[in-house]
Amino acid sequence: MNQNLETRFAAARSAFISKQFRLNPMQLQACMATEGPLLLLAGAGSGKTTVLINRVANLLRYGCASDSAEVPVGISEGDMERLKAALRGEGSADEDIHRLCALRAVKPWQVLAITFTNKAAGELKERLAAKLGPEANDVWAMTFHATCARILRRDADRLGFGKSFTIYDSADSQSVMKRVLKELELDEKSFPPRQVLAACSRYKGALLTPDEFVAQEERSGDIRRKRTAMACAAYAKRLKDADAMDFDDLIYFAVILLRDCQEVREYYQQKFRYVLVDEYQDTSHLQYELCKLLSGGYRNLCVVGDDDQSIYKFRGATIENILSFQKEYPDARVIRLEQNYRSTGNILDAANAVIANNTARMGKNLWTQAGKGELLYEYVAMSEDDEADFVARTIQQSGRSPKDFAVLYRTNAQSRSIEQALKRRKINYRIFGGTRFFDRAEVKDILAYLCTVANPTDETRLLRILNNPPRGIGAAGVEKAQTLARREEKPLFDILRNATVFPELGRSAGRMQEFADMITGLQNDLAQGMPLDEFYDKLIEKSGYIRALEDKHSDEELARIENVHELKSSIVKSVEENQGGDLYAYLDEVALYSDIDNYDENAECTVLMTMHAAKGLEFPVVFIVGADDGLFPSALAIGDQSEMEEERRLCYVAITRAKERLYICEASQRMLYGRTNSYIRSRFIDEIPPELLESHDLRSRRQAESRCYEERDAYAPRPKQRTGGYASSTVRVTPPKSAAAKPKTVLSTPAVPDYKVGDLVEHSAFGVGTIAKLTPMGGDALVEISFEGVGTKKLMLRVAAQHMKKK
DNA sequence: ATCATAACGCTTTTT
DNA sequence: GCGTTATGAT
Repeated sequence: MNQNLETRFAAARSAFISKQFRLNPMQLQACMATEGPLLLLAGAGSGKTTVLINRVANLLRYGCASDSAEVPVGISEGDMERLKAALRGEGSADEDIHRLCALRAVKPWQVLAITFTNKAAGELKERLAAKLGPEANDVWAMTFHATCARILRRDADRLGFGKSFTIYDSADSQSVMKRVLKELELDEKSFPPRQVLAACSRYKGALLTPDEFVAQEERSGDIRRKRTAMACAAYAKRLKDADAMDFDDLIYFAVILLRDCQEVREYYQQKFRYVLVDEYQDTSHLQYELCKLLSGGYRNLCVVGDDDQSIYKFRGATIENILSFQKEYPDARVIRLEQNYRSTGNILDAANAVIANNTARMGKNLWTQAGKGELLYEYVAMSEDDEADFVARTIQQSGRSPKDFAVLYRTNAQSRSIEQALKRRKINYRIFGGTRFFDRAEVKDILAYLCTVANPTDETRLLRILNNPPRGIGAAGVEKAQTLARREEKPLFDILRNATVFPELGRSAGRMQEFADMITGLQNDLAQGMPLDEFYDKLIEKSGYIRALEDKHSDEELARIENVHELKSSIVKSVEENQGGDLYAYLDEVALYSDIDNYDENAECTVLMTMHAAKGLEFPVVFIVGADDGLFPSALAIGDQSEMEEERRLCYVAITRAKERLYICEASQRMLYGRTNSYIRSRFIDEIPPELLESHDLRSRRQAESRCYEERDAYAPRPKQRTGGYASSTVRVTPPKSAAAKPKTVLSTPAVPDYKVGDLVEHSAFGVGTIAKLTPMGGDALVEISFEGVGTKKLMLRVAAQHMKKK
């Protein structure tokens, strides 16, 4: 009717909605651009999560109103006046005004927000609940894997899985693969399980079936590739028979389900009006397919990411997803968030300078209104212990709370020296990424019991507990039962359940039967609705697990018993948190749980973690330790352009974790893999403009004092511009017995006996043999000795020499 | 069944 | 250097 009124109303409405959010102009745009595909390039510390929260709030409150010219029918001048009054701030904007401004408001369960880590999902949920109240709990905010698990739990039967399928963690995958390789008689050395599993990931990423993959690899004519593919296929069959899925499978089968099953696809495409994907730069091809399928109904797909923070290529992430989003969605809008609210100017300048060396970028420059702040601080230590003590000392002398500090390193192995130093100075700390609680043997045992009750078809978990605690079922008996299972083409559990029927099982039969009856009994208890905590106690009782531990009373067993009890509290907690949570929900949660998830920012602890784990976190003061070339960047990446760029992105992530102060530490010598190496400063430090960096390099002094030392070239300044081929020169392995080596090293290690090729030796275990080959390795040597009647053995000379003599 | 010894490999990073 | 695994001895 009144065109003019409608236009004015839409404009006023938009103005009103934008006043509901306290955001900067770019953030506001991102929050209000609700319709259609949107690429949100959010730099580190640019308030990305805040935008996500507000965006969801906007959707729930006002629907598509902020991004639409459409006006409800029957708008009057009176409505217009009320809206204008509200805009001027006259009278409080009551519910009426909000309702007036809403256009097809969205229900919480129509929003899907996918994250990478449980921690990110948890933060999202928490902040949504704080802003929106309990209705926020119905928003689907979860990780990729949890999303897929939830979808599959509903419809996995359409793919031939049971609904109570088991989720395998990487350790499970590894052990299944090892067994598969053994059965196919493939040597683990020429077919490393890790690599075969990587091949599995690849075919799943290409959405091939195992058979298609085998056919494809057959065509390559390469026998190795063919065998690898066959192992992959056998592994897939194994999992299917066990009614189990690994991490990759969750995504893979979810995509297949959505792709092939119209009914399911349409259900979710109708359901999810808005899909948001966080950390889009870390998505794999498969995850991209998943996002496309899930958002295919309304096409309201908002992806948030930072191409400069893509650090999971090794896990199949492809930066192409974000780089080509605009190609895939030509109508996509792109919004950049470049204002940083986290770090000081100097820290940001350093981060920008480092990342500028990358070529595969969309281009983006963070800026801040904050002041320059303090300079970055470089500390060059003599050893890793010196480095660690510098960290501890600095924390101790700072007068700040230990929780203000984070120590970031490239590999988990680096945590030990830091840990010791902090312990010495009595600084509270917490490490992430070591052995997770859920990875402890006793916890895995109990979880295996729970999994077996939930899904007895799963052989991996069943075998773990069948004779644990010992109940007199020997390896031979298990073997026989497995053979029977294969012959009858039935799950192993079926054989155990009817064990007494098979005479060939001999004495084990009764015990197997007993075991199976116990599991069946527990299943019945669960089916009859026994509360989980009571069920847990009964399981512990019936299995005799704790009883077996109690029989020995060492400290270790006591700690284990503690852990078994702690697991119970974890179950109780989970049930409380997700009301009505059953055993399956708990097992899903555990399977997809990671260490970082229970990071408590309020604990009075300094935090130690890898740079990868630190993504998404921030700390007032950050130490980057181990900034040595060959360690960071990793020696494996040096020489490869794209891997170097990934390392550099990791460096960018690490630098931008710091709010106020950044220390970068390196050690000119450090022990790694039991060997002392010399290192030079990371090339990434060279990429930081020197004026941003306060350098405490004691080397220059030392160098002046000891000009005569031959080793000093390890400390020589590096040429600024380098051409390729530096891989071998970067990490210098200290020559074991060269003139320059420290006498200490020589004294602490016994001299390597003087053997040479052709020598006849007698070994206490292998008998008489001839040395066929000698390969010097570090301070030791690899010897190949061909023993009479035993064959050729590869031994480390230093160890072997203790058991043999020359003949 | 449990322990002891020796070999081996691992160090990228996570769901 | 350390932890895991394989093997063999008790």
